[in-house]
Amino acid sequence: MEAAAPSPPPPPPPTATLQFPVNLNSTLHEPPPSPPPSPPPSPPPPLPFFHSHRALFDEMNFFAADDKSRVLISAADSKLRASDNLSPTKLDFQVNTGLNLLTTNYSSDQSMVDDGISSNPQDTKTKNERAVLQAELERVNTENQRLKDTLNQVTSNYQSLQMQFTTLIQTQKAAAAGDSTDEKAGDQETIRHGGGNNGNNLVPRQFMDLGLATNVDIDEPSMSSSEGRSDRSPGTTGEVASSKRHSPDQGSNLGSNKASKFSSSSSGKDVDQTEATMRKARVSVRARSEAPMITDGCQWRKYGQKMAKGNPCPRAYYRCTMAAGCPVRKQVQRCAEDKTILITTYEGNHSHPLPPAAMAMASTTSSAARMLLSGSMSSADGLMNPNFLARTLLPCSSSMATISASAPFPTVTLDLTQTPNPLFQRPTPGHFPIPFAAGPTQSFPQIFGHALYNQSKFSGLQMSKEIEAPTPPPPSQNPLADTLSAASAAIASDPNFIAALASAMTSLIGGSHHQKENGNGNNNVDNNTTSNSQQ
DNA sequence: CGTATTTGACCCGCGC
DNA sequence: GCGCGGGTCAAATACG
Repeated sequence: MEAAAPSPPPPPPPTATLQFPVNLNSTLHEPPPSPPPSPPPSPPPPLPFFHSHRALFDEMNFFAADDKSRVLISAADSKLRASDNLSPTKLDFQVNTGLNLLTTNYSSDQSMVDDGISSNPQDTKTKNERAVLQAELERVNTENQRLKDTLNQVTSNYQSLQMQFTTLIQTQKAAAAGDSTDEKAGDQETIRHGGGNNGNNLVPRQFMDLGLATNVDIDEPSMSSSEGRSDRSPGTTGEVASSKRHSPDQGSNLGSNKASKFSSSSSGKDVDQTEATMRKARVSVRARSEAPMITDGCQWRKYGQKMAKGNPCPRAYYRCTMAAGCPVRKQVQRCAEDKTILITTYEGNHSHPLPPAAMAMASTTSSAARMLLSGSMSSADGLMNPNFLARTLLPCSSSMATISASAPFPTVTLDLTQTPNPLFQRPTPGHFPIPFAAGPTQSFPQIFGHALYNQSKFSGLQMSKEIEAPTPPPPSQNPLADTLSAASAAIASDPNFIAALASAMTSLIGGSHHQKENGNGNNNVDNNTTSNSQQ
């Protein structure tokens, strides 16, 4: 969150000039079909993942730079205009400060000016330079204006699409209400969208209900999952098996969940279904690790271990112990096909402050869950491009999103073991692969922060309802992937970058879901979700 | 002695 | 209704 100053990860501050084009491109060229959740548009098709990744930050930088540059420009401009008599020194100073940030071209001008100043007052030369500077200022101003316009346009487009989407959802919901009888089956089941995406588009109907989704934080659902069981009335579709008794502490959280759940019963089945599904939302991470479990910045206590069917490796159950009532749990299991792959599934939201590293992870997971829900909804409606989801969640990742209905609860799977090339991924039956336009594998490590950046390779992003489906990742085959991996590793090691990324993601998510949330990100989510009990 | 882990038992949902 | 599988609890055990 200190990411407040999300400057470009790379040490050398890129020139504003460079950044602008990037942003602009991404924004302007963004195809209408996939309106970015946030002003930052996705890059044009040809742009490599890395580009997209940059786009995110560029954008953030862009704004910062934009404001800054604007101020500087205006200041310099005003001075220039105000005083033709302006002393060369002052003028130079102004120019130096502002223009440096704006364009690289200025450097030369500046130097010239400086020389002139230092050497002697040559009116002619100075005037010429001034004229040049003014022209540049004009140009920059124009450019800024254009960018602003573009941004506004994109924003308005996005809002428009969002509204349409919401409307459609409402309509669909109303239509679906009729056949709600089968809600369970129907909801649980996914809606198949034959078209576009390779594979089967399976989207849980519940997700389609955006309103509900927003109401119930994804996080909440997930969190509640742990507690939800208790809440879950037998009648309802229970995903999580055990639900015996619950610790009092959890009760608080549950309280909210319950309220929503039970209230849902009164209000309607759809709501109930939706909430139930949301509760189950999970985020799993596949990463290569020899360690028994990945380090994610949180403290965990093992509370159980079981042999899962179809996997010789036992599944371990952990509970977050960083706070008394923290509902977050995770399952750790090695992949049956490749035991070097560790599958970690997170469930729930933390009800306590997290260290930066853990924050990144938590943020990512909750974000991913949220994105999954919203994204699936979109896809279900066929209104929005699934890529939008993926891009939003992991703008820099080149991966695919897989949505399946195989599981009762939605699961976002972040596969850090595969090559970035989604084409090589073999979608599990029932999964609906969504190719991502952007993003190198790198994004993952960053997203997860220290926890995962160790995991050498990550590439695929899968969004599925159930991770379980073994998706044996083929070995990397893309040379670019290696390069990217190396780069990502380097970048990921930068805590600032991670923080910035987390922040960016948070903001993006907040923007997309803000509707009912504060939009702080996972933390917020957590707070919102768990608001009842926690802070 | 306190804390963490192990492990068998129990509960629950789901499919047959 | 029964069996299976998943998930959790809690007593027993291990560890520092």
